[in-house]
Amino acid sequence: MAKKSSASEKNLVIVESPAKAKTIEKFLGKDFLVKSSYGHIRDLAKKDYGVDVANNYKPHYVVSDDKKEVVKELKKLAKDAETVWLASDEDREGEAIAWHLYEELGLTPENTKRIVFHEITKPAILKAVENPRDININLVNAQQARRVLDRLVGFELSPVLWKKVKPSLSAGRVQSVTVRLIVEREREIFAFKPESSYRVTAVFTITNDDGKITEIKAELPKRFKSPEETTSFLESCKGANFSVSDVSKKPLKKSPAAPFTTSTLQQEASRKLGFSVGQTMSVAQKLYEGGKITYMRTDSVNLSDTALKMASEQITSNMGEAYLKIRKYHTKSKGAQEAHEAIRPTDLSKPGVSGSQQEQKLYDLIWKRTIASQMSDAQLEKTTVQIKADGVKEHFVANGEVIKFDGFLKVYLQSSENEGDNDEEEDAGLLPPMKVGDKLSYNVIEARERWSQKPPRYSEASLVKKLEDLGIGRPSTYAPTISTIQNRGYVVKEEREGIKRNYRYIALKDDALVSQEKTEISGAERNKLFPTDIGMVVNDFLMKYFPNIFSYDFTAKVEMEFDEISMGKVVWNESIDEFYQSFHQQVEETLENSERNTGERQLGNDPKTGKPVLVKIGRYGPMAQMGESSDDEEVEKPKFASLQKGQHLETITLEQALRLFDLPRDLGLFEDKKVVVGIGRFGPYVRHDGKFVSLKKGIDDPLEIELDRAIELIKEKRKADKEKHIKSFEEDPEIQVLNGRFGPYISYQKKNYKIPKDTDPKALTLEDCQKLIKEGGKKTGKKAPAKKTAAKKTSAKKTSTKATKKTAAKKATKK
DNA sequence: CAGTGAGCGAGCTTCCGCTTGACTT
Repeated sequence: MAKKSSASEKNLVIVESPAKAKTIEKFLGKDFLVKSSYGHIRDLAKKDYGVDVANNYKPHYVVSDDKKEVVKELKKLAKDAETVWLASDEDREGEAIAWHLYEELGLTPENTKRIVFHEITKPAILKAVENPRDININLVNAQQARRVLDRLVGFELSPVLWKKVKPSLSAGRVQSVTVRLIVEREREIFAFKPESSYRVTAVFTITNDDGKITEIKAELPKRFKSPEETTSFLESCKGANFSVSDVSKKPLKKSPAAPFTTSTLQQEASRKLGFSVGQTMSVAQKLYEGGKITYMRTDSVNLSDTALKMASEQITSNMGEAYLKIRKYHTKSKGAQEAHEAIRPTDLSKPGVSGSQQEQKLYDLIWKRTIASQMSDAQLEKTTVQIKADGVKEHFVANGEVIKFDGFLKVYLQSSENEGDNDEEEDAGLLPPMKVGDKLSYNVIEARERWSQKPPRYSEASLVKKLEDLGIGRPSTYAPTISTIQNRGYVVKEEREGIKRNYRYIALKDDALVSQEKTEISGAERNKLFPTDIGMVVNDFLMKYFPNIFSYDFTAKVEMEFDEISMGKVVWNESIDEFYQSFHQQVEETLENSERNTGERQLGNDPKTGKPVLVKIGRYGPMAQMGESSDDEEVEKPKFASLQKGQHLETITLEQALRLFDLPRDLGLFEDKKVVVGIGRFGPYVRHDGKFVSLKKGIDDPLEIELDRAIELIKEKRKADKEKHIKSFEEDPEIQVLNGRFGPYISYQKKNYKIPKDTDPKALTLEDCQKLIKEGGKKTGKKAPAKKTAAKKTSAKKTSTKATKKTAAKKATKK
């Protein structure tokens, strides 16, 4: 702590990230102390929007709770320093961070220098230090406009939803458009009518001069609409003499993809490693902190000269000159700000890295992609062979591909863009040498009924790609945005089982036709994003009253406005005023004129009672209602039932809804007590003797389940409960040793305590337990606020800010 | 927290974009 020499106090450099600070300190030497601001240090106050609308939109900034310590320390260091170097990123947000630091630390023009660099390399840093400039206030103002706009939109629209749909909901420039994409895709899929056609493939054999027989797969470019058409084609192939009618060859070139940005890394890690976008980011963070890769939140595809030199050394020494091709990539994405390099290994001479499995895999991916990006094109040759026969109207085509020079393919195989839906594009492999006139005979000709593909649902990664294409969101927000829309209950990430579907198979073998009905599973989904009912209702509401804000090009439009501000052509608060005047009016009108939106849908009437049946969003989520509520006490109260998982307001039928009212259902008696099945807050359950047992997800249907199975479940539960209980003590029945999800633990007065790894839980004595409770109690006592966050996962954010507030308050009183 | 869904209403929720920790019953 007291290590500070007088020399290090001369220059204070402030960057955004602590890992970056460490690296830069090495480059700058003893005269420079490098510290981090940990991102933004201030933000708009929460109260009254943090924006004085009546006073030219004057922002009211406060130091964030979790940055108070940081600011305190920086303030002190800045006071002692001769020169403070503000070295945050050279983009809108970075410039604003520099400005906030300037304001909050009480710096002066005399003692402050603003420097920027796009890459963390020694020459770049030294060059930056030689070329300081002033804070660019136009760029800062563009950021203030961005910040204020987002606040006004978010904090005016969310309360409209609280009043008109449901409390605690949220709306925003980015998240609501993200939900819109998913909702609209779901409706496209719902409206999609698959059309079937017949795809014909054939296996031919060819005998060469040496008598060697080779198989060739070929396909008919034409697809038939009906089984009749297909059959008559296959009939025409009976006994036909097939021969090669044309052979054409053409060269084909494949080029490597650009080095990784945040978005492309998330997509590739999802496709190749199965990582979620959040997972990718946290693994990348680890690698970054360990100095293994460059910064992982970037929209730039640029590599520094240092990196290019390393790559070229690697490629030439390991693979040879022929494999090297230095390339400069240019970003195509809208609104890219390119404050950093692309994501690459810091040291390209290291093809591997120590660390967790995940870190190794992700690093390997990054290393290969970086190296491949500087390698030569792959040269291929594509051969197309036409196969015809007299009397057969259509011709077959066989494709072959030969790699003449592998180039970048030596290290990196790119995955395809489409999400691998079950359209089995056959890999073009090798073809034997063939020439026009060669005779072929068919082994089998098969026609298989195929269905046109519905539009694919978004995965996390494909959604990020879409957002990037639309210029919505930033590298630092892709992963959090996807979490937000799930936390708000607008979207769920799920697996869905496919449904069985019949298809026709017609084949010609040995001049005989076979026709069969076969079944396949179609439409199965894994880890895809589905809108919830509430997501759909909120989306429809927002689109009805605020179509301008949630149009796909709104962000692009305001970005253009921000650009004007950053060039000094437009005054930021005038620009905001122009937007806000009409926006605020829109909000007022909506509050006054719009109906409460519950997504209500009338399904029809109950055939037994004639009562109307409807579905809507209730206090506890989507529900069905039979009958109407009325003030008249004579009229029977309406019945309610929650929709089941997989049922939706928009698609549920009257029949399905009616069945929901069959619950709770009496199954019969077991051990002289009633067995009842129903659906509760936590899903379908069986109740017996005052105890609840959950039904097995995906196996048991509460509407179908019978007594035998219910008894089975009850017995299973009893067994689990028995195993749960390891030990208790007569002297103090409150102390129990139990078996939980994370292994054995001690339960005492509704709190849980850890058992040391090397102790046998069965051997614990009462004294042992009391000791462990005492020890555990000490620890948790100190960290009481932190424990709260763990208890409430869904409201982690809320409680954590509360917790920090508390600790901050504690510290204040402590002194 | 497991048979919910009335109605009143205090006090709360909420945005986007920079950053990294703290958690494991």
